[in-house]
Amino acid sequence: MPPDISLLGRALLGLLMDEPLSGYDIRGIFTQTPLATFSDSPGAIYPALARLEGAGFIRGRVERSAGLRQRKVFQLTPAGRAAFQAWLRAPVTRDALVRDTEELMLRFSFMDRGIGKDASAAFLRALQQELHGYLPELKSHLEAHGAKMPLSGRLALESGIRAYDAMLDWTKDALAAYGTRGGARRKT
Amino acid sequence: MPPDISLLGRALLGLLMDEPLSGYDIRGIFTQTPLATFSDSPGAIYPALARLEGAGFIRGRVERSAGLRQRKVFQLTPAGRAAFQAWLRAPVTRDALVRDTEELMLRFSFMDRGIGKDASAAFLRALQQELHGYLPELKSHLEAHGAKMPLSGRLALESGIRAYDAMLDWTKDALAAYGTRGGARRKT
DNA sequence: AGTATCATGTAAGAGGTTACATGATTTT
DNA sequence: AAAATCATGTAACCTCTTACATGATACT
Repeated sequence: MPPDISLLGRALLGLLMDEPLSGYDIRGIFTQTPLATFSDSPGAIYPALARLEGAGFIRGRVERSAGLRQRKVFQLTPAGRAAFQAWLRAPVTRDALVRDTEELMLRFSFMDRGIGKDASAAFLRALQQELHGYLPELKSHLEAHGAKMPLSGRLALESGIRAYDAMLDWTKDALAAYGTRGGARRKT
Repeated sequence: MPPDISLLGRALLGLLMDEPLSGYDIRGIFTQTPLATFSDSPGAIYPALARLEGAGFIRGRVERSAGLRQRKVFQLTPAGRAAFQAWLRAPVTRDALVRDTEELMLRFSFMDRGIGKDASAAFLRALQQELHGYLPELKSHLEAHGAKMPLSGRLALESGIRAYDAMLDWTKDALAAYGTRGGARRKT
């Protein structure tokens, strides 16, 4: 069974948490903001909206008010909000860290609004932990095999390591931004 | 027209530049090395190999020598090598930087072997240039809209910026590793 | 004889890509 | 009247995912 909502679908739900939007609005967001990692092609967005509506996660209604052509504006249903929040609460896995960093960051970006700051801070701590597990593996792979790799291969691996290192640094500063509070253990 | 070879297909060609490999070998590489960003599922790898063979980029022959079951070992054809090198030589675009950093890094990782160190250094300079164009845009977006974004959204954007910053730093060190030589302009 | 390992493949389904089609309204 | 902009959608195609099927050899 594939995940019942694609990453694009998640992004749409996240955007709709803030405010009702039409497909055209969303295309605009995908062309004009750093969410440009998503394609603004109508062939992706409109079918994705239709799927989410079919699943009962969003509901669209046609608007005629403004002078132009009819817009179909979508808003989140309670079921959609629940599904979105469940996704936000999913654990941080090694697999996601290796294969889908983008998913992790997308989740985090919606987290404050979706499930609150304590959950965001908890996510950052979980991410830190996974990084502490994965980074040494990458580094020891580099040490073990770096010498026999071609220069560009070794450098590419180093670039990956640096990216994860930068992410680890970022989690520290990000946690600081949430303050020390937020569900951490505190013995004694 | 979609690109006639998928990213997985490119990775396969890159691996086959070094040495002939079977599908099973490749699965092993994808499970045991940092190339784990690729799925080790046979449902992806075997059809991809078959497509590459159908296009004339690789040629497989069945090996019986070793005791076990027959292995089908693939090696690059001249056409495959040419197509792979053409990919390596493609320009560094903003679009790839925003949407497919992984493609850029995969390309770079094979570049020394594929088209030589001077081309690798030229790639790094081109990447630097794109980063110099893109990073200020990201940063000014953060300055312009950061204040009204939720904390986790702003932090997620900062994480993206830091990742690109780390990449820019990396290009400098990587270029240094190639020495100052390598096709750079040199007036006077 | 049974199980683990080596090894290759196929089938169904989902979601993206590119390209095309279309329609209403405002501006020139 | 033509062109630009706003706005929604469909069709063909491709590749990946998950799950299943299978077969040969080595080890116990």
